[in-house]
Order: sequence, then C-alpha cells, then structure tokens
Amino acid sequence: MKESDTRTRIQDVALELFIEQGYEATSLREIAEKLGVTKAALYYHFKTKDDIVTSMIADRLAAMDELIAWAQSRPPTTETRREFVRRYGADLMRARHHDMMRFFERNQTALRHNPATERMRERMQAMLDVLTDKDAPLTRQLKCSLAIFAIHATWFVFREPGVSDEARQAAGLEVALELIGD
Amino acid sequence: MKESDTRTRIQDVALELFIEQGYEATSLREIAEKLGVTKAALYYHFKTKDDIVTSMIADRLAAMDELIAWAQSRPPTTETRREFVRRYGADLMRARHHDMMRFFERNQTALRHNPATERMRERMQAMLDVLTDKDAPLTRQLKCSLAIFAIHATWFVFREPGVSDEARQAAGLEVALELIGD
DNA sequence: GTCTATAGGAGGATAGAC
DNA sequence: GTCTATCCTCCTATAGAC
Repeated sequence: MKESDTRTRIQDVALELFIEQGYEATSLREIAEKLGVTKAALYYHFKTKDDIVTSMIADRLAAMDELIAWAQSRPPTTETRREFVRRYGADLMRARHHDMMRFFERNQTALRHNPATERMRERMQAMLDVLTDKDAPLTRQLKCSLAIFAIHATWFVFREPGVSDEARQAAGLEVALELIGD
Repeated sequence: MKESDTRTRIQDVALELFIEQGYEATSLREIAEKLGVTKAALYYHFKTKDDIVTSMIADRLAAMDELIAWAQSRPPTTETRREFVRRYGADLMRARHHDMMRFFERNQTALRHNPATERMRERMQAMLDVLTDKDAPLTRQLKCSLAIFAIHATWFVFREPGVSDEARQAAGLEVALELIGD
C-alpha cells in the first residue's frame, strides 16, 4: 500500500528545490544529484518532469476535495465558514502541505500548461464559494480571498526567526476569521 | 531625453510575456518574434536578459522611493498612513506599474539572483515600516502586509469581466484602509 | 532499480557584415 | 540598429547494459 520510498524522497527533494529556485530553474540533474542518483533513475519513477509536480498536486487536491465536500454537506452559515477556515489552517500544518501551496502560488505561470493546475484553481474557487455568496459585493469577495491568503502568508511573512509555528498559525487564523467574519 | 522607442517596446512586450508565461519560461526568441525583430537586435538594447527586467524594476523603485520619502517626512499618524495607502493605490493605476508588481510577486524565486530584487524587497519592508510599528503584534503586521497585497490583488482577483478599473481600485482601497485602520 | 551514453533540441550570448 | 550565422552550454528524454 505504501508508495516506494525512493518515489517519496524524489517528491520531497524536488519540492524543496522547486520552492527555493522555482520550477523552471530546477533541473532534473540537480534533483538527482541531491538524491545521490542519476537523472535516468528519476525517469524510472516519473515519466516526465511534469509528472513529478502532477503527483504532488494530486495529493493536495485530494485533501482539498475532502475539506470542500465537508463544507458543502453543511448549511452555509457563518459557523460553517469559520470552522472551514479553522480546518483549512490545521490541514496546512500537516506534512508538507503549506510548502505545496507556497510552491503553487509562486509558480502558477510556469505550471499553466499542466492540467492539474486548472483543477487546483477550481478548488480555490470552490473554497471561495464556500466562504461567500456569488453575488456578494466586491469588497466581500476580496476579503474572502485575503482570508485564504492570510493563512498561506502565515508561513512566510514574518521575518523574525523567533516565531513558532503555533504563533504563526494563531495569528493567521485570527486575521482570517476577522476577514470573513462580518 | 526620451528613451529610444524600441527600447520601450522591448520592455512592454517582455513584461507582457513574463506575466503571461513567467520569466524563465519566456525566451528572448519569443520576445524578438513578437516584436518582429531578431534576438540579436535585443542585445543591442540590453546587455543580458536580466538587464531587461532590471531596467523595469528600476523605474518601479524610483516611484516607490518617492512615495516612501514622502511618508517618512511626515509624522507617523493614522492619517499619514491612510493617505499613504491612497497614494500607493493611485500610483499603481498609472502606466504599467500594477503589471510590474504582479510580475514581481509571481516571479520572486526566478529573480532571486538579481540584485534589484533585494532592493525591491527593501522597499516593501520600508512600506510596512511606514504602516506599522516594529514591535507591533503579529496580527497587526500580518494585516498591514495584507493591506498592501489587497491593493495589488485588486488587479487580478475579480473573475467577472464587467468590473471597471475604478470599481476594482475602490474595493481594494476600502479593504486596505480597513486593514490598517484599527 | 539504477547505471552509462547519447540523441536532439532550445537557450543565452557573441562576431561581424550591412 | 538590425541582420545572419554560429558557439557553447544545458536541458529533457530515451536506449540498452547490468
């Protein structure tokens, strides 16, 4: 049932380099070198470079789908929306999910030809639809977008090194709840 | 006194493609083709590919410096901060400044080796320092970052085609003022 | 499952004619 | 100022041995 260990290690190393340098700027040679294998070995596990990123996005899509389905199964009340934001924040703390969102945000244009990108955008839109009504005023729509972004930004806006993960998440959550809270 | 017309046209076309496809994914061949010239012609106007983007950032830095200097010459009151945000929003409406910020946001990693990038980040930090005190709580810092981001986001979050530039700007400004307003 | 070797192409950049 | 022609490097991807 468990994925091959090498496969997972490739994903981890690739994500790390993609975040650090960008998707286009990172070559398979670099990924292979950091892993201590050759490029050709990567091609045993993934058909193309795009496949590496597609496989990572797939994991993220699954988590988002679960969250969105939960919200859609409930009445669109303020309490549902607040709980949705809380769950989304908690979800990002697990594994490398916030790394993944950060990578996605910073490489949208480079990934625009990958079909998984469009699916990711659909999920982001679905999240906004959960948080607000379709005919809400522009300011309301903007605030809901910012609420999601606040939770993501939590992981990279604070420059001081002494900020714990918990403090970050708490700050992001508080601001996000305030933004959707009217 | 006026820059060569071709030089400006190169910057315009390059920025358009960089936004659409990303910096790394856009080749000099593409830029040249869209302009109807050859790659070699570009090298007459700019020493390297990096130089094209550096020249564009320089214009933006000058505008930001002016705005920051104005704010620093005034007392750090709420009214100064609100006026600063208004001026920043108005500034972005001129020329291609909001395109430039959007490009910069989406290509930070690709541009990380360009010295102009570090200068740009300094300006962003200076803007945040104008908007809040250094020892403010995390939520306050986060909100000020989001206020700036709200003004930028104004240009690309709204999907419906019928939204005028003025309506966008008004919404962005209102939310930004609310975020710094406590 | 990982290697060596290599095909095949695209990219940034330069030289030198016009 | 713009062109043609070309260099050199690096890339993704594949073939086939072990």
